[in-house]
Amino acid sequence: MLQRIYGTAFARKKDLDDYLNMLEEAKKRDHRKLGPKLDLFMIDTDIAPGMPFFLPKGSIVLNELMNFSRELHKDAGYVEVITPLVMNVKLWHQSGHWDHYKENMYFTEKEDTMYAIKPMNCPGHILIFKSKSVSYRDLPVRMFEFGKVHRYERSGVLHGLLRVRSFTQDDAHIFCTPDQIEEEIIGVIKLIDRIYSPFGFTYRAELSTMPEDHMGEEATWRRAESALKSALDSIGLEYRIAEGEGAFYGPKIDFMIKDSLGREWQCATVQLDFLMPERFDVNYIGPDNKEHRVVMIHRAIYGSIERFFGILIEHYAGAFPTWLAPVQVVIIPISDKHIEYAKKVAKKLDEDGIRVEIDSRRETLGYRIRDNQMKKVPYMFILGDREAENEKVSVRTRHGRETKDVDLDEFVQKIREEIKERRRTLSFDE
RNA sequence: GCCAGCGUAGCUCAAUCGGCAGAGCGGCGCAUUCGUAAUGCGCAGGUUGUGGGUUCAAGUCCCACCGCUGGCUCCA
Repeated sequence: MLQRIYGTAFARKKDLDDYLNMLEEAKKRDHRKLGPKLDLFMIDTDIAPGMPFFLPKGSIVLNELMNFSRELHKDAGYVEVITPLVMNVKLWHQSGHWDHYKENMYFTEKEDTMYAIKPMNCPGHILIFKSKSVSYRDLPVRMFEFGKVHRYERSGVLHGLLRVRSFTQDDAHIFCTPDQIEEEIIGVIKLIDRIYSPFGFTYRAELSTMPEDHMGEEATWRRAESALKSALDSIGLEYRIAEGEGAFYGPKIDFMIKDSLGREWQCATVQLDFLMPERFDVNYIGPDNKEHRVVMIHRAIYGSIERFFGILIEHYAGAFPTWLAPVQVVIIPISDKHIEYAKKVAKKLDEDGIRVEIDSRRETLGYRIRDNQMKKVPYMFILGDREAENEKVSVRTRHGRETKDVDLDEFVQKIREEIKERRRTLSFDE
């Protein structure tokens, strides 16, 4: 009989202290605690373990993340599609998921036909690509989807939003010629950098090469690997090589982002895929009027928007920058007689596209300030006689910084700029 | 899935050896109309995760299942 004993050891006392501090800080930021507390999401472990419900406030954050991503994808020449969640199981026989991934899939049956709930978006995108013949002039095709996928993850691996059974990938497949691989990879890496930049993460890349158990010619692999390498080199991005860690269908680059506590998370991934084009016979018509096999690049940038959201909650400790904050301004009228002025101010903010709420609960001023501060609302307006008379607002940031007698138009102008530029700091904090 | 621990009110937790399920916060009601981080009083809230077993008696002991936490393995 063997007994397993766990331990953690440190070379220096200071390392231990740092580690304990990190654990303490991580606990305070735990998205599983903050999420329900800030009304962002909930998980009903009895009804749908591993499948989060997003509450109205959390849905605002997710939609902001998606809008931001859409904007940049459109810029980068992607087209957006939507594919079915439930598709005939024969599609998954053809893709090979039945053989390699069955244990992780959900199935449903209707009138003697078996359907699978999609665990990945690739086969759906391939069906769209193949629905008409494609000329070499049309390549590359960059097909993008916020694809909701379901994977039966083994019990014991679930973890809040960071490891779930139902999630949404910001997934895209680039169909291109072998000659276009390098340029497309460079495009993806640049897009990753643009999408990550407002969040203030640092990140690093890892290139995974041909594994023992691989599919296809070694020469093709080496060519693909060198395309990935020269893409990384030409961008000047630092990367490690994980020898033999690639998927069996192609080499890949993974991106690890580092959060505010120095913890690393794998989010973005870029994978070359030689297998799917074979299995689905995916071709384009070349200048020679003959069919040629396409190359597929599979890539996701947030990875899973649920996971990315969870990481952001911890990264910001729930205090989202204004562009992501579910409520951007809370107006606190000092007493009932100031509600009218509060409504007038709220209307103006609302018309300017600012997410605003009025907190006119019959509670003391101190209570309402404290409550909204703990909800991490970026800005509070305290409105009493003084403000109503001069048609001004008193601004208090969630860090406690007060600015009295602010002109409303001036506030709107500043905050709109802050939102538009997706700044991480509050305009009235200094 | 594996190893270990845990599951009591919406949340955080209490309940001695197996002997009447309790508190704070939150919620609701009433009073308070207030100038920058918690006003006071009152009320409601429970099939103790689910199912079975032992016992005069189970939140507490035993078994199974579900779920959660930490780790392993796997992954976005």
